[in-house]
Amino acid sequence: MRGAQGDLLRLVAAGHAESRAELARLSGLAASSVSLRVEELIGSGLLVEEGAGTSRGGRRPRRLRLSPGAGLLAVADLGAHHARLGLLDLSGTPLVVEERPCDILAGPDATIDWMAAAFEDLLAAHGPPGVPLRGVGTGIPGPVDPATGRVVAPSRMPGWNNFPVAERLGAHFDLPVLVENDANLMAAGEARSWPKCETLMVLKAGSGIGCGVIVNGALHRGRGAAGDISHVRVRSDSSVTCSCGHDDCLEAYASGAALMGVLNEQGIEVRRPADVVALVEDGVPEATALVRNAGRLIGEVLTVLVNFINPDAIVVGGSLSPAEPLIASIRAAVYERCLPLATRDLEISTTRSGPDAALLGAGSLLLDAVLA
Amino acid sequence: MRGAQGDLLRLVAAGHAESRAELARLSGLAASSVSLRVEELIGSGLLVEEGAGTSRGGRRPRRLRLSPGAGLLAVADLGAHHARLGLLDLSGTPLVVEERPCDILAGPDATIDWMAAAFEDLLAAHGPPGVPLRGVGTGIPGPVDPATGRVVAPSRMPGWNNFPVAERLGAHFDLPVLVENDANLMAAGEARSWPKCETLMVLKAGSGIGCGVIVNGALHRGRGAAGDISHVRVRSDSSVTCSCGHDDCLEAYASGAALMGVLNEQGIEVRRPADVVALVEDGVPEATALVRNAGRLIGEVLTVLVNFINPDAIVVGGSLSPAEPLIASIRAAVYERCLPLATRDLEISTTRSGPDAALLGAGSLLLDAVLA
DNA sequence: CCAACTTCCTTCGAAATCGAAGATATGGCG
DNA sequence: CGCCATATCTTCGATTTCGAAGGAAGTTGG
Repeated sequence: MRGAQGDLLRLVAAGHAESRAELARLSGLAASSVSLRVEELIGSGLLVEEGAGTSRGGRRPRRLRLSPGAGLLAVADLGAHHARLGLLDLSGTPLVVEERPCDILAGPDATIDWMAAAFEDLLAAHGPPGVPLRGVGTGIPGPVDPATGRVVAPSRMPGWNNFPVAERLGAHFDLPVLVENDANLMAAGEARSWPKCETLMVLKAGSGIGCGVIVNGALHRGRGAAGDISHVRVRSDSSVTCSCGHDDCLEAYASGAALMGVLNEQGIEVRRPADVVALVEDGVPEATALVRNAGRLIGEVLTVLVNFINPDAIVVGGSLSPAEPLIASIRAAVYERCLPLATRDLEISTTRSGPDAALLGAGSLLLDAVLA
Repeated sequence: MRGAQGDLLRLVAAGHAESRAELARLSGLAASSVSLRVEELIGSGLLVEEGAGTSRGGRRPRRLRLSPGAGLLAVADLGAHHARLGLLDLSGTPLVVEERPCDILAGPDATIDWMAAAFEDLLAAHGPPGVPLRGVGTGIPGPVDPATGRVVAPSRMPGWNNFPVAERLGAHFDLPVLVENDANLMAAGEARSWPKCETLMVLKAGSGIGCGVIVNGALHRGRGAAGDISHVRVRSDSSVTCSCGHDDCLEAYASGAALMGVLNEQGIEVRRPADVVALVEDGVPEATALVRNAGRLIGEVLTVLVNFINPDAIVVGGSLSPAEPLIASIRAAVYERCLPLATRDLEISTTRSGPDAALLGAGSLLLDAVLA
């Protein structure tokens, strides 16, 4: 969608504006121009007028919404052993979300073909007839070069290095394609739930440890590896060598995989991070102590970053995040050691967007590409 | 300056554009509109046309510059015992820079009055007649709330806490006023010398340790304390309590003040960070070892931040920065421990803007306020 | 030196945008 | 209930911006 119309549509789709007056305020356009463009958008079936909003002391605004028929986005969040897949409308509301088993070890070709088939599947089953697919996107559990959409030096995805995921996915769908690191997508999704926060750190605590950063309301990508905290050296008595070749990386002590390793060695069988959470909830002391220690280590790393970035909030998500002691000890470490100025209004809490955060983030970022 | 004219003027003043064609490319306006506005700006005496630029394969551009008579900015960089003061034209070129002794311990009222008098002084001595002062700005060696221009919880400025510096300075000059942390100003100044870098970390190694961050080309302020690295806990054998109340802060080991303390205890008399640099250059082993250790500690902290932010460059400035072993050991630590993806194209080097970086940064930031 | 191409800048009618004024709708208050 | 204050949205003439076309000035390569 070109020019001013696209800007207006984006503001409505992103949930920033719900009326012509709000559009005028946020877009910087004159109210008269907004009315003209909105009329056109309604005429072409992309926007619909839907009832009246709440008054702010004067005439009530006529509420604008994206037409359900404006288009669909197909999004995925690829994990090591399973993928979440979903269809969203252009305003980012999920029509359907499913989790399906999927093995990225099968290699990029097979996985992407599988994903394309799954998207077609979802569309056939849940896509309203006549509503066009407008974009596809996926999260990847490894670094992605933002410029090219290639996977770069992933640590646990053999065969994927330098693979042009975006290009390959684009071969199935002649549409805007988004490929992004999973923690970054999660951050983008979470950002929509924290509208007052300009700067946000979103921690993904699952079998790995990832982090996405929102600076000034926008995802910060750096060279594609921004947000990495898993290979920071932590203060520790013992010495463990990480897969990256260095000693005492955070990941080797505090990731879900590390915790599971220790528990399994102790004869307590766990297969997924969620199992660890369950053990903690059952009050198994070994699990609780481990999680608490993981939180402390993560918190100490965050300490440095909080002083440096001064985020408005730290959001903890990922499959390990329901474990209460994790976030409690993260909080303790951060509040104890950071500068008062940095923690004064700092909120540290669990995800507001839930398990679909990454899918919502993919929708949010895709929207910009679709309405560019 | 209002609207499109302001945008164009800003692009020229900031050095981003030198011709109508470049203005058109960067501003997004049509070439014809640019020509119209530029003609107006030349008519009102703000821009001047000055010779021809270099060809890019076709007709040579007619070079545009800000008129020397467009206005002046008065800027200062306040240190503990002395201040640098300068007059800049609107494009940020210094007309004059002076360093004068000045004691911030005299309190905010006296210091700001002194600064205002010094500005008047400089104007009388070096200001071309008829050229108006358009803005004033200063750097402060402590945290500044970006919204209010107040000093917030400074560690070494007794009597300044919560003092409304911007307001007080504005009482002397009825003009746009900028008050900002000194390391942040340094970062803003350095950013102009690294035009290809979107993300930049600028370290100020002087008697204290400060850092400014440029993300996406713009200074990242956070809540006003962003960029702080001085109170990060470092890995150390001994245990030193910092003024902030915590143990083993980076500042307590690696700041110029800390180094001077150790040297003086060893009977080697030093009074300023520059003395330490001189000792290192003279090959005094105690000084070299200390500086090398400081660089290692700083580098280890930067390691975490580099993985997280993925900067394009790390710039080291401040009065300690000429000491070769400092930057050498910072480099060693960062390259050894960071992810390859993060260091692949990372440049680590000393300041390009020199000792006036903060003044130039003040000019750069002030420009936005003046042409708003 | 000339032709072909590139880039820079201007001209001028078409289109988009603005902004002041007014029409419309609502809540609050005496 | 009626009036005022406030906010939303539209109308319409004035202004700004666009963009296609063309002229001006250089470079490149035979």
